[in-house]
Amino acid sequence: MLRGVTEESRTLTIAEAAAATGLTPYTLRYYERDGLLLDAVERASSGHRRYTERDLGWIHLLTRLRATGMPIREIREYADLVRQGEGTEPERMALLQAHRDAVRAQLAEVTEHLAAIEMKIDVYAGRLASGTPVPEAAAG
Amino acid sequence: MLRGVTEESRTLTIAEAAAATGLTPYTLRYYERDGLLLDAVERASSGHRRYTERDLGWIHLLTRLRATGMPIREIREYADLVRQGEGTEPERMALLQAHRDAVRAQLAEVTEHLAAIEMKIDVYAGRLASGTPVPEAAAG
DNA sequence: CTCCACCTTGGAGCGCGCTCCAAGTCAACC
DNA sequence: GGTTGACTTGGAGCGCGCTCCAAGGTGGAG
Repeated sequence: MLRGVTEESRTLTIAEAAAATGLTPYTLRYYERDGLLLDAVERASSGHRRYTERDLGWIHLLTRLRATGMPIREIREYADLVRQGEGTEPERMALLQAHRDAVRAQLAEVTEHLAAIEMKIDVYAGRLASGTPVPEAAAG
Repeated sequence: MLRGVTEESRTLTIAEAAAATGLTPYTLRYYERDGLLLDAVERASSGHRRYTERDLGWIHLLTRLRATGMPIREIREYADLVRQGEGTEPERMALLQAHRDAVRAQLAEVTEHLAAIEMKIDVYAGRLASGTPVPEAAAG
């Protein structure tokens, strides 16, 4: 297909945008419907969506927020603040800081659980190496 | 209520077990129904559940697996292996190792996204300190 | 001009992990 | 003996985040 190879146009179709962001076209439409994007995505004369670099950059940020567990609802709030324009920067920063703190806490918790799981693996490894049967005290 | 204070009985009611594990009674029943526990929980003559130390230890492990993102289905597989008894240790260990690897990968990914989010916060902080308006290039 | 892949929409469906409800049982206390 | 309250069950419901469907329009290749 190779659409958008010409000089003047750097927009992408939804399939291209999906490939570029790692999302599916379904998800991209869903995000737009749900108010997660800054504006409605541009359209070609056919009605097909055309994603700009700015769209992609924003979607990239969205995927970072999603991948760190921020709920859709909260991302929408952030997008709302950005749409409101200048003056909402303190609120935006506060929202991101709150999320950062939540992610840090989550990382710490998961890291702790991981250490316990690794110890359990070590127990299995030792057991298997020595041929010792399962101790009652450590069921599982 | 103070049930279970006597010497011979160290079992807990479902409410006590819930308090001890951080889960709800709903969730504890659900886990049991769904085959996540090693055996059906003991019952008092009234039919009420009585959780033993062994139950609590296992549930504690379940919460670690859940908190690190292991799906219910996979935990059930692990419980199935434990129920099958001796001989399944290599499979159990392999399952835990696969999970450990997934968790490590997840931690790495989240950590990377977190760094990007922190940089974005720094941009806001600098902007707010200097009174500079929002640069177009970094929408949001 | 036809074909076919890709796009559009509103709305339904799904998988997950709980979370809750209704109706009934039981133990303990007054 | 009656009331209270924690417990029991099977099954329904919910919030989240997609994921998909049906019916129809678009546009570049042959």
